[in-house]
Amino acid sequence: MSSPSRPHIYVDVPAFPHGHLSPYSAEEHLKTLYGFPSMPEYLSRFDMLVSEDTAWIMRKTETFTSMDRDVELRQCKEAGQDSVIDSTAGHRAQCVGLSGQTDMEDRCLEQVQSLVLDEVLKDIETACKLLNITPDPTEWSSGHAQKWLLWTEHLYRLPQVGKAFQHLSGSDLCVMSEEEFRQRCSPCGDVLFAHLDIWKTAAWMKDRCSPENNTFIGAGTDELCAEADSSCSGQPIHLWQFLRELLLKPHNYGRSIRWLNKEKGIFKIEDSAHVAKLWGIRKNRPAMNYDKLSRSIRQYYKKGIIKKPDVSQRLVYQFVHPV
DNA sequence: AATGAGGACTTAC
DNA sequence: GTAAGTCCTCATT
Repeated sequence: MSSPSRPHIYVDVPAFPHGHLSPYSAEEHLKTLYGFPSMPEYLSRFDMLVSEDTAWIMRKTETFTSMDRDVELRQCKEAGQDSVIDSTAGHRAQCVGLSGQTDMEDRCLEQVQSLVLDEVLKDIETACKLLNITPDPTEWSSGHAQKWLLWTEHLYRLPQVGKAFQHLSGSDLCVMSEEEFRQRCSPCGDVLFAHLDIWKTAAWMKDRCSPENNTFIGAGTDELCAEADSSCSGQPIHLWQFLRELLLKPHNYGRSIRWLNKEKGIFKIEDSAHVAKLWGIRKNRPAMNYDKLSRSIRQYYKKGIIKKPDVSQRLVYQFVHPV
């Protein structure tokens, strides 16, 4: 169970598992998270889709942020919600007296939540492809767990602490409390815990959506399950595929590599050392660097997969066959 | 000092 | 055999 000292935004996924609270931490905590995907960050992806709802839920989450978790949970219970969507329940508790609008607002909230969950699952799916691991952390070997730790600490530019968790399997990590994470790694244990919490939750969702017990799945969840279910099968990946996957997720990897012209397939490696490090983690090559990675890219010239753009620029390459 | 082009050899699958 | 990884030289930015 999470420590109450970490405030949470209740953007959670419908009915959280084993008492999990939303993995999304509150604003003040986010300041220390170096790119940890915040609720506003996820929401900003839906601005075009649901701008009004987004504006509304943004205000709501700000309110929740400032609320004490225990108070909110108490309010939930008083409002007669127990195994509930926390934020909705909290919202209900807050909106006593506004019952006329509540149902509609709840639907908006659930809609946005489901979009957020969708994004989370897509992010995990991508990470699985990039890392060559399964979505369910409990299935990870110590090697997989180590890979995930390394990846996470590089991606979010955390202090390097992988060694603190050496020889632990995924299930070992999953049974550890936030406090144990902190003890093993004082600077960022709670951040790692929060990230793992997202994965645990997603895996739990997937399990919950399995065909045998799909009776109480609400509408809209089906596609989310499909997302979670889609195989993150671990096959050898080519460097150019790896780069493409990174480019598909500007939100997560845009600081390292981004499109200059997506239509023409022109991209720029913004942080060569970082991209090389990520590639090295994927391939289990700790000594990988940009020198070697770029040599591999150059091999693509002859194969007609990647070339230098017509106007050659440093760290800029072009896919010969943009999709 | 970092990046870029390629040769030559090795390694992993 | 293929796709990279490693190492290296020399050129360019």
